[in-house]
Amino acid sequence: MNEENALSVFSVLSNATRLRILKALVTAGDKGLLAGEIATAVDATPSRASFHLSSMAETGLISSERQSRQIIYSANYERIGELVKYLLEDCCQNSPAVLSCCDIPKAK
Amino acid sequence: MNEENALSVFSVLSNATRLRILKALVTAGDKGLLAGEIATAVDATPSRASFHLSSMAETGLISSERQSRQIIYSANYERIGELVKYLLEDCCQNSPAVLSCCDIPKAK
DNA sequence: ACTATATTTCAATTATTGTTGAAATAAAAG
DNA sequence: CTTTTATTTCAACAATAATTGAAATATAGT
Repeated sequence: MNEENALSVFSVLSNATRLRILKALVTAGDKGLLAGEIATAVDATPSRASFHLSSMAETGLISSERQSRQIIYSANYERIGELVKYLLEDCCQNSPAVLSCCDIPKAK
Repeated sequence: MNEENALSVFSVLSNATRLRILKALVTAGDKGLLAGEIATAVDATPSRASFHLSSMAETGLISSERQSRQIIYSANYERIGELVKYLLEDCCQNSPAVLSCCDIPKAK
């Protein structure tokens, strides 16, 4: 992940609707959730949810697959991991101060 | 860190100038950097740097201390750590898939 | 007090994002 | 081939955020 990617992922995560969508999808696990279920879960209109879902998909944070009339979205765990890695390594150069604050064992 | 805090930290990190300021401050370490040095480092006007610095300070990501005529800013490692923790635990419920993607050993 | 330096604040402007509801698209069923 | 359901797209508008440069504040030196 480069700086440009990280900026757009941070931007995606800086909106309450989108952050909640991500949480809902992570909670749902690999089976994912339908677009309509997501809209209901985060209390958004279908068009608003769709708008946010597409920006999330654009950054690689989630992906989608059509299943007949519906669309299943699911979280991309790797992408979230990459963001954490970017934060720890690129932004913070594995600063021990940061690592200890987030309960990450120092063995790398 | 709660959702509201996380949203504002993500928002702070979603701007290139601010992300670079954070990197510069983390790189500078505990001694920090003067406001003017930061502006130069990230190629911003003093007023633009000051504007961004204050939103960063508001979210707790950095802190400042006046030293005679100048102001020294430094990164708050703990706050960054809290954000990573929020991402891993609250957003991702310590999903092993996420942890393995960011090279974090599984021992918790 | 006066001047110089470092930084912040403010108001005006511009740019970017988010919301809404209506129309469009896609797929399935009658 | 018309209707129904699920979702997306679009255009208009509203809300937020960023940039600029000038003025204000704070501190130190003369």
